Amino acid sequence: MVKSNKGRQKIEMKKMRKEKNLQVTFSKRKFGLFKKASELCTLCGAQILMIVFSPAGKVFSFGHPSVRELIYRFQNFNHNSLIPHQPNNNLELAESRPDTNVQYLNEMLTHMLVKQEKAEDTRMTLDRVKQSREQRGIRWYEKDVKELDVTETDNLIGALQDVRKKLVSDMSHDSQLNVSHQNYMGENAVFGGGGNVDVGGIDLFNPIMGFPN
Amino acid sequence: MVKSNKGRQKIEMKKMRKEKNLQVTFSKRKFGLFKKASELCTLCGAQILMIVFSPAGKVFSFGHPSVRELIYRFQNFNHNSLIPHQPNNNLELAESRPDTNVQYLNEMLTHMLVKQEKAEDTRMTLDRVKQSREQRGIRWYEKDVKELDVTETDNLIGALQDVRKKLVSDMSHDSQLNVSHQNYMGENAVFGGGGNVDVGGIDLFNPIMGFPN
DNA sequence: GACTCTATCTTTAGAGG
DNA sequence: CCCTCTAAAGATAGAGT
Repeated sequence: MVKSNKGRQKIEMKKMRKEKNLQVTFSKRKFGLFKKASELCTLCGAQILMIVFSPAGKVFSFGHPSVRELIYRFQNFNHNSLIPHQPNNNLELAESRPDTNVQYLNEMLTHMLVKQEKAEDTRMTLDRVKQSREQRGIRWYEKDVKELDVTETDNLIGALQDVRKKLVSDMSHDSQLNVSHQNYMGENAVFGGGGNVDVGGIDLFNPIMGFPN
Repeated sequence: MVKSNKGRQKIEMKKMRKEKNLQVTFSKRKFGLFKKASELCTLCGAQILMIVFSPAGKVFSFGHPSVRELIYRFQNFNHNSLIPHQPNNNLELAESRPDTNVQYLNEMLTHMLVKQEKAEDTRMTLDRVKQSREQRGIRWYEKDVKELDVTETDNLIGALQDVRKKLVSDMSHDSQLNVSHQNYMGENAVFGGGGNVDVGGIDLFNPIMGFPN
């Protein structure tokens, strides 16, 4: 009962030494980070995707709004009026410099979108195939990746992360939130030896037995 | 010189009304969010990808570490030991519930990775093609998307976002940071009518004329 | 827009349960 | 792992420059 705390102490901005403290800090700060992201979405109407890999190998995701809405945004771009990519890795000087890769980004963006339009007529057929696959338990589209190259691999990774986020977003539509403004969090543990658990998708808020951690 | 501020005032957690305040708050909080993410990476060794769409249509990205490293992580997964996806949209109850989509996620993950391995032998040929394209100014891989379906579209969007982030990550390797710990921010304006600017990729920290905003 | 200021609000380090 | 408590550290709303 000795409540004579010294209160919050300043810490050095480097990797924490004590494993215990690191875990606790990770949890606390990840929560804080998601909360901040959530607030930014609510206050300013921002749209945010975030994937966080814990040092232990778990994956946590945050996404607002749904991927579907982001697609809509991309599809309605004026493909020729994109302005430059401005990467930056400096907090002090952030956010006002262009990048040589802009041309390439624009080209790829345009290419993808144009191709996408051309693919419109084949989509219904593919939807039938997809539906069939789903009946067999293979829900997501199985792309032929024989022609995969290294950069494409990058993109697949992005796609994967996106699917993770999408799952989270989709769940958002199914239940109400307890906090005053919306938030859009998710977790996906990737490492570890746990087996798969299928709970039937009904009661997402009941803890499941035999679940790691 | 009247420094009789009332200091920070509490604000309602809903979309801000005054456009001016919203813009300022967005900038301030986005900076704070990236800083928090940066600190989480440094303190806890976390890995974070983040894309922020501003209400005005700009895109800002944060990424640590490079996509390349994330690929390495994915490629070294034990494909059969994935534990369930745990999406959550509730801050209070976050992070301990499974999800019915786990089976599908695992299947897709495995599928992609297996296919990727099979594609290994064709990769060198494709790299030549890619190299040729790059000489023509088409840097990124141009995937045949005739067989695109809706879900795949989602994935492409993810890929796109990933590429954005990748650009940022790659830049991180090229220059040193001014802050005590690493951070990995980027910006990419997507809307707006500005023209493309190619600065030759040398001096990223000099402001460019004729640049929107 | 970007930067400064500062009172106040919010987050969180550390300890304990 | 979860939680609470506390005081200090950190973030930021609002106003001015």
